[in-house]
Amino acid sequence: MNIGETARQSGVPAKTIRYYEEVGLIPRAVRSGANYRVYSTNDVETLRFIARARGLGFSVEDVGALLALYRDKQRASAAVKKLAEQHIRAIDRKIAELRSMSRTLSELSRRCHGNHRPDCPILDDLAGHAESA
Amino acid sequence: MNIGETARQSGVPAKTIRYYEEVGLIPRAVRSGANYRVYSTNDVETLRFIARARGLGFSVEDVGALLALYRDKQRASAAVKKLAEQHIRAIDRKIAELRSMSRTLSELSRRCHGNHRPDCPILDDLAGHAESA
DNA sequence: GCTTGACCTTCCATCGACTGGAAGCCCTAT
DNA sequence: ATAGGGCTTCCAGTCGATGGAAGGTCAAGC
Repeated sequence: MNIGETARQSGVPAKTIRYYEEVGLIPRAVRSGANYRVYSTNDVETLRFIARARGLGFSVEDVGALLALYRDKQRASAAVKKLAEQHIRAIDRKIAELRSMSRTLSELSRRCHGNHRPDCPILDDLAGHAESA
Repeated sequence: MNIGETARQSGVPAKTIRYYEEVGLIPRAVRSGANYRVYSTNDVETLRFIARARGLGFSVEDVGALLALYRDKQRASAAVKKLAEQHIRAIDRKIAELRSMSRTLSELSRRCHGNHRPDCPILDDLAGHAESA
């Protein structure tokens, strides 16, 4: 199967498949006589695995590690769990950061009349004039 | 004042100040005889404004718009409020996305023994074998 | 057998927001 | 005179793709 069909079946764009090959996440595909990349249904499975892991926010590097663990039938599940937990912590830190931003902005926005007049607590705050409500 | 002192007073790295100039967020600085960038305390204020806005997650482009609004004493606060609210919505969407990831991963991690054995619901899920607990 | 169009190839550029580093000029103090 | 620190520009790299150009391949239809 060519790259287009592989893209359709896996949901990973052809361009992205080539990119994954380039950065070494997947091995260099076997080539046809016309130098076309040739894939198996197993490769489609791998790409779906990758797509799911990326969808959970794992970096391409981490996905590489997860794939290696997936293929290693002797692996200890502890290694996978550790990777997952590290990732959860990173996500939760990011959430906390975003929530803090959202809270601050919501409060400023609430205090901003949003009319035709120039008074604006949002800009005042950014300018360092942190007047309380 | 040279760029180093400006960086210290504003908290924005010299490298980043040059970058902001390059991308047009701040105007090209006046140069000394030795071609050194020269800044005023007003420029420091502007950089602090930028740093606060970036800290609230606004893109450099949005910060440019906020700066323009800040300088326009005739502005309507509605314009600022609109920008802020759009940004809040974007942040909240991102939070929802991250929370979904975190929830999924936490559940998978919870079901993973994390021992020396190879059984791992995390990998099973990524592989598409979504066995329920 | 030739054209058309879809598909494939490689290579290079771009996004956002910096950051690191190299090569070289400037300024002050000793 | 030289040592150091600070400044300049320019180029490369980060991350994960994505867009596009130039050109090779293949199957169908005429």
